[in-house]
Amino acid sequence: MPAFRAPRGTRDILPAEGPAWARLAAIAADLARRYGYAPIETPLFELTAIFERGLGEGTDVVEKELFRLETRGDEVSALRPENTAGIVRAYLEHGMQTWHQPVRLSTIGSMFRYDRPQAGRYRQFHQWDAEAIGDPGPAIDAELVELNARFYAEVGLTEVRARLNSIGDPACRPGYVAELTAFYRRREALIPEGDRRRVATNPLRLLDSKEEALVALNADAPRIVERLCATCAEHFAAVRVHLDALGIAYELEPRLVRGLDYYTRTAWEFYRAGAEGQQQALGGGGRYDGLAELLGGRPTPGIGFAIGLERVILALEAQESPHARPPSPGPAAVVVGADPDDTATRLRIATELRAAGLSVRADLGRRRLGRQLEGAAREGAHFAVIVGDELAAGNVLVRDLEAGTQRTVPLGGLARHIARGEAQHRHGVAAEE
RNA sequence: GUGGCCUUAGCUCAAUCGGCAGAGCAUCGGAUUGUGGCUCCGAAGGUUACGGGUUCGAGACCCGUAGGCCACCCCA
Repeated sequence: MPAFRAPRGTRDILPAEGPAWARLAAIAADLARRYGYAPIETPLFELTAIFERGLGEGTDVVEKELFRLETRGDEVSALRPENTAGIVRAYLEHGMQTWHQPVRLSTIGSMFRYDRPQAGRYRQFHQWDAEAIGDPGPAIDAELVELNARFYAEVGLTEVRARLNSIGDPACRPGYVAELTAFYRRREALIPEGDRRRVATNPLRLLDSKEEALVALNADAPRIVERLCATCAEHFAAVRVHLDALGIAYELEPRLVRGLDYYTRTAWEFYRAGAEGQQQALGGGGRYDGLAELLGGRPTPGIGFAIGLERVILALEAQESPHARPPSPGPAAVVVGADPDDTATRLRIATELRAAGLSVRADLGRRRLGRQLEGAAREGAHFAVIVGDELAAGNVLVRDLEAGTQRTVPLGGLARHIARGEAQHRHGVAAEE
């Protein structure tokens, strides 16, 4: 057993998983480009106060999941548990209110939550985020929900469902929360002991509990959608009209509240149908019209979503999708040599081929030719360039590892020869598909 | 933070009742001094997660710790 292992709740992404990750990142980047969401990168850590104020002191994420950093200075920082607060901070800091509104931003990166790990839940995980700041909606709400759904579709996930709710705004939510608190107070005896303190601290959280007693209780709980103020109700209705126009299917879920305090009005969540385990949330988002103000800026509407990439890969695996493990592409050629001492020539020829734009590996070991060819074939190379006695006449052998054919090629025409063979090969693969 | 199950070679797993720690795959070498995926031969690889206890003797039994998985809490 090695002395060191990856820290609890973290994992190494090994080369075999590389293509799957690269594919998700490419799809996200392409969607961001097509939808006009400009790239942004914010720091992996922020002042702790940004999370405390933005997400809410009473949330689990802040209360027990924050990775607080011990530093030499007096600044108190924490690794980001999500990216929205940081992006809104950047929006305010860089005066993006003066840009053409709304500002559409997208990013992909690591998030950190000190949580108990289990399948699909890690202490360091990856999210794709898209945010639109500065548009009070409702059309933009539909744009984000549709973009969120589009990602799953393009990635190859089927059986994805959406849940939708509106959780009101400062005009109507306090009244609803009061009503909900009273509802739970009257039934305190039925609430599991561990949850009772939430009646006072965070009654909304009791709503989406999966505990049996609460699920039964919640069937009769007042529903926020029925208590929305006129403007919130109007907004929600308009979002639904837009979603219907886009053909986006969803279920109304009156118990969906989302975990963070900054959400207002529209909230949604995507999950994998048929996943009985709990780690089935694939992503979700919502409107956060109060967040900018909480971070000390002018009131600015905003809306966005985050997709958990580990969850998406897990769902692809569960669905036995070939996209869960796309094959690693082999090099166009591997340069092998008959003379174990002459690694210099192998290296030089490989360098020339790479300069011509080809993907080439040189076998720099001292193994005999047969082993070198075996290695080349196994990593999926199309050609082996064999350096041997022919070199004296300025030639090498080019072996087609799939066809098993071989011909003598002058060094001067080597790059062209392999490039042409690669193009034909790609064409052949494309024709098969 | 709470509870349940689990941990033997790089990977997947054996090891009878408590009695010499093994196999397949992978790695490296050879059969083949210049030709691959097959075959054959061989080598290397272990503090049986870690620490303690019981025993003549522990991979196995007991206690603790760490880690993994699962369920809660919560979330992506």
